[in-house]
Amino acid sequence: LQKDLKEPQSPGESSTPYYPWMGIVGPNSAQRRRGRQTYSRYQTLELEKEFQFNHYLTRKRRIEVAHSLCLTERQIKIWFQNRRMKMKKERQAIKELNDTTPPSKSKTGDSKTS
Amino acid sequence: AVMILRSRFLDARRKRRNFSKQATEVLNEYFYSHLSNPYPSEEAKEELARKCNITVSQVSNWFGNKRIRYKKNIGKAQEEANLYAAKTAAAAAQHD
DNA sequence: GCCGCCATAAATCAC
DNA sequence: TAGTGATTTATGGCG
Repeated sequence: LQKDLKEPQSPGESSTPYYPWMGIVGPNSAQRRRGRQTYSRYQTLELEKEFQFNHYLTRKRRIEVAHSLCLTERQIKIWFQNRRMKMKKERQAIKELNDTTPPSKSKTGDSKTS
Repeated sequence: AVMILRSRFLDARRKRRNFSKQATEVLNEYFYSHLSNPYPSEEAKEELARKCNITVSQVSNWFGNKRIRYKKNIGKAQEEANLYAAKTAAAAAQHD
């Protein structure tokens, strides 16, 4: 694997050269000033209930949920996407745990939901 | 209702521990020696995870946090950057 | 063409 | 209580 050895700008300059990934002009740049809404306990709870019922939403159901929770269809869609990713991550975490922890022999198919 | 209780015990934020000094050292060394593009490949993440004795997920979290927090600190002290910059410069000089 | 997966950003949480 | 690892909203690319 290669390492950086070049300074793209300000060769003799003091420290902290900067690179494209850092974005144009640090913290207060106009690009990507995403705000993030934190959902209420009620909204999260309802979404979670819906997810337990089924992990994928039909368009029709998505509209209903969106209206009942005062969120947009897009937000609902994204929430379910993120929730599926979370589930995947939890599953692989459990798998790694059973994998790294050898002295098990009783039950391999233990549960996680209920 | 049930899930509220579940999250009380399952949420990893509640049992947070800092990484070992050696692990942090390894991660920082990678970060500052790849400052132009601090996005390790999946393979690189796996190797770092092994070296640090943490999970790949934790490596991803670390780089995500590091990139954002590094950006927010550009223009401030950032002595850590100087430290590792000097270190990699010294290492580079050896191969030269 | 829309939709889900994925890596990631940025904000926020929890300790 | 600032620091830090993890989680939650949100984007964009790609298949």
